[in-house]
Amino acid sequence: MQGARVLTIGEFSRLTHLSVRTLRRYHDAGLLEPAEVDAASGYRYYTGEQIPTAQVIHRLRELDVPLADVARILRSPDPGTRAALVADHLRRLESELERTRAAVASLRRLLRPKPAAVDVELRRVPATTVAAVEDDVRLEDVLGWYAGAMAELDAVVGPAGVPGGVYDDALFQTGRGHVLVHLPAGDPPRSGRVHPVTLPAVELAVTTHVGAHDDIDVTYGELGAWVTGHLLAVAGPVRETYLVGPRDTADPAAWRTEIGWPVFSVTPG
Amino acid sequence: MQGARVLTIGEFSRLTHLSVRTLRRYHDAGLLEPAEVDAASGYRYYTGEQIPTAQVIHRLRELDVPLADVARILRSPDPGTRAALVADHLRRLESELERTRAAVASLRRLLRPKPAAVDVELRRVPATTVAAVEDDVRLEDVLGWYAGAMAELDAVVGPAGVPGGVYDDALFQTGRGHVLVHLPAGDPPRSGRVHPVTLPAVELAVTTHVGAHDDIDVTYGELGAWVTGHLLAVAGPVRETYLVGPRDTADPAAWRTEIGWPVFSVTPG
DNA sequence: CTGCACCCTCCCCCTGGGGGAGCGTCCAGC
DNA sequence: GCTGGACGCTCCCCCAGGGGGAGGGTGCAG
Repeated sequence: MQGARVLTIGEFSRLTHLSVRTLRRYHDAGLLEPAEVDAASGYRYYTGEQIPTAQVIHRLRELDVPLADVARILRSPDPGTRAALVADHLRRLESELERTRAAVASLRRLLRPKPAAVDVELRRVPATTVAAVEDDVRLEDVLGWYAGAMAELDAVVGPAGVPGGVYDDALFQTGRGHVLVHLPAGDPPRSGRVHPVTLPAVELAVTTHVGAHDDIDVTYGELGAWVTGHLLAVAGPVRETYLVGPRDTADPAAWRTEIGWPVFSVTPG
Repeated sequence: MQGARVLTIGEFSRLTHLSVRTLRRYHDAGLLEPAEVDAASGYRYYTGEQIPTAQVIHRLRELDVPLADVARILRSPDPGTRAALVADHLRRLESELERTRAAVASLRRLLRPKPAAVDVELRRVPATTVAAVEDDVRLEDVLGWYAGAMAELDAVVGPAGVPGGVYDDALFQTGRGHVLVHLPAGDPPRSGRVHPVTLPAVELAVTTHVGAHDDIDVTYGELGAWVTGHLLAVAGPVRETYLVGPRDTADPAAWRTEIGWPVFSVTPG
């Protein structure tokens, strides 16, 4: 390749099917430096050898890899590291696909005319002392945190009894909030993260969500509609009780989750 | 529901797991009008009956349905229309998923070290008169347009001979460009959109792309690199010849597409 | 040497959100 | 009846990753 010709940005654009604008942006982002930049005119010049790099960037962008991540992938010289970074993103795509599937299923259920009316019960619950693990958790970490906390509870208390959770509203508002999981225990021990907690007495509006938690917010909504329709207001973090959960069966369709929202009466007018 | 309680935006937010900000945005976008807006204070008030609507919006947004489309879906009163619009979007998701799959496959090929060197041939081609259909087409419409044009060509000329296409660069730059498909014909007829076209004599840098067209741009890139490496420049729209295509076999892996780029010599210095 | 295609930078626009400032409102407790 | 604090309002700037277009400089062929 003696004296391989340099290409203007327009030629390079035609050869890579990336727009001129986009090439300039990739230059600014440090993704794809032109082989040469004329100091006087600012003209960018590329070479044919840069085409494969442009192709890789193109593909990664088609997969919605953020520019910063693309840069990281391109900069890692070791093909192993590179492959690992790509595999990382593919895993992310996979889980996104899973969420999409769940949303589609849930949407179908939502659009089915007349979803079965919710069955809500008003229940006065006394203060209870339980063995608990609690923490401030980010919404996306809840599932992992729950698994770890529940495993620790199981280990300390024993896997008997129906587990429950208490979830701060802020979790769904700001994406971060206080979370507590608990198991009933006659004399709650104190070990590691496990410690006794007394849940206050409350009046709960209770309903049961059947199935996986993908669309549990729909049941939340129905419960909320019932509550406000009965001139009640919500006060305090929601309580969930896992009547049938992953510890009982691997089939999510069989799960039964009791949702209890602390309420108090609102006098109209 | 005598006197169902109205909810402040904060309460409604907690009940729907949509952020207060987002609810305000949906109001501005006309997606979810509060049941009542206090004229003096500007306070938004919602009712429990609006919760299901909020849920549907939530699900649609999880599926990346644009707000405008969500509005259209919500506004269509007929459940049939509504379902059709949703199905439309699900189809879009499906094709997007397909593109993602293709991009992943292509990326794997790209990252495999040492892709086989391209086999490029420089070929002088005389002017040829063919039966053609041509039009200005948008990039996303090319496949459909191609199918229709080729069917018309087949009907008029007969399905003999190797089909080809000529694609304006602008197609890949601005997403819209001039496209021409052709079949060889001794005495090209004129019928419907079919008419004779004389392709000018050119010197072509030719290579063959094997497989589906998902990553044909990679072959384009390799061809481009070869061209510039040989002190040539690209001049004019690319020509494709479908040696083995969908008319010949349903297996995309067996497709063979000849890519020819008109070139001219560039004297260095 | 002139015209024109090409290139440059800079600014604003789009999508759907988040963070935060600065200020008004509502209601419970005193 | 007053007051504090939680909550509401609007408005502006920020993010990604582009696109459109203005206004002006360059390079090359006829």
